[in-house]
Amino acid sequence: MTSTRPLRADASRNRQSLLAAAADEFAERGLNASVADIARRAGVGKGTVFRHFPTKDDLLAAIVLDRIDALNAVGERLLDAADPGAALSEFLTVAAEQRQQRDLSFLQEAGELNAEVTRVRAQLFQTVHRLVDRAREHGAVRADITGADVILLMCAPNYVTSYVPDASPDLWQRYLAIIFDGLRPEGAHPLPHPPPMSLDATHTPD
Amino acid sequence: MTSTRPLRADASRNRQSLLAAAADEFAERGLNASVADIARRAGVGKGTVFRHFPTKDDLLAAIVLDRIDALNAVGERLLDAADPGAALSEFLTVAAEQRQQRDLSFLQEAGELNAEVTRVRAQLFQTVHRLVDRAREHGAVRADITGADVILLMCAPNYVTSYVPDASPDLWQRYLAIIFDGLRPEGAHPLPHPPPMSLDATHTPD
DNA sequence: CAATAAGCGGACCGGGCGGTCAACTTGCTA
DNA sequence: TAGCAAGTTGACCGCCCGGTCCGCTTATTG
Repeated sequence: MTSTRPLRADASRNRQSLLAAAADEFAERGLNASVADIARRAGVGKGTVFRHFPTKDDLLAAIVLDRIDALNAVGERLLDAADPGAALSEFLTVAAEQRQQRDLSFLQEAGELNAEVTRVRAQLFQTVHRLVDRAREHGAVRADITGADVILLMCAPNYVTSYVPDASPDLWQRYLAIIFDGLRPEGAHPLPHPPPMSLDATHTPD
Repeated sequence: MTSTRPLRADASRNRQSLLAAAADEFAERGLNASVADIARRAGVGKGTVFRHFPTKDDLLAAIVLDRIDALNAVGERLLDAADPGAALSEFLTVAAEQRQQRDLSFLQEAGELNAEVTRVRAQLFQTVHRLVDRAREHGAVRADITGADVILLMCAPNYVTSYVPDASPDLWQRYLAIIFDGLRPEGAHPLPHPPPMSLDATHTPD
């Protein structure tokens, strides 16, 4: 299947420009970024976009896939770190930094994009679960916190700062710190509601 | 000015249906809800929508205005509460409940809508500032937290739970509790970044 | 009840969008 | 270097959306 004959030189160049241009355009204008603008920004014709990505959603999926993969790599590396608490903290920091330079938060709004995306996303969730489990066992986060909690809270710092008009690009650090303090065992109050189940099996019939 | 001759009976009825229908439609489909759909839902013609609200944005502004006013009323009432910490907590609870039943979070994305909205929003921000100041003086929240911090974090619980597919409608309580724990003095770690300036003078030249 | 202005509705317009296609250009290979 | 498949392009299509407009309906009022 998918007997991938290697891409022609100019074609693969165009594909790269396209991905870069699309990532920028989406980051600046959200889901409403138009395919025509992306094409212009990449310096190609609109038809070329659709040759590489049959649908606007497929283009989005390709970008998201890269992003998730990169973050997952970081997470897996941190699984071997000496201090599990610091590891979790660094993971969240890297995640926030990544989102800061190019905000693709709306990606979540885009519902399910692609089987590949769901797969790789489930992988990332697994990694986070492991990071959190280790941190919990080590006493770095409170006992009643789950991986799902961290997955959900992960994006909050960027979300929150996105409403500050001329925010310092590092403002997210402040809110990550506050939220992380909320995850710590010291001074924790009992939680009024159980955590959601694991987020993996979620979305899309198949 | 605006010598408002009283609205005709049917007209004011339509205006109400319109506001309700629009609030629902916006909550379900976000900013992309179409005026035609709103009109259909309200049982009126599209032209009627534009008679009452010259622009789609004006309609949105009217809804947002109601919402903010209601929340502000709650906040002001809580300024006299005996326990400032509990008052702040309750304010955040009411705010989250309000957003839970009809999520108008995107309202923020809508940038500035209206001079009236900015005015009333600034009022709400003032109220929050006062609530936070009282709570801080009372030792219910840590010393390095400002009103702006709380305003920004206020919406996070709803935001966060919106990504859980079949979430319990009360799941936000869990994340509000976690974040609130992060705001408490006990076990607080120093914050790596100063707070943003007050959010009031923000947006729109005038 | 008649006169009138306020309100209503939906066909219509212009614009922007995602996606298609057929004519054209270009990198690869023998 | 010749031939061709792979790749490119922008005009074009159908659709949907916000907003306009004008002929019609109806609440109000004396």
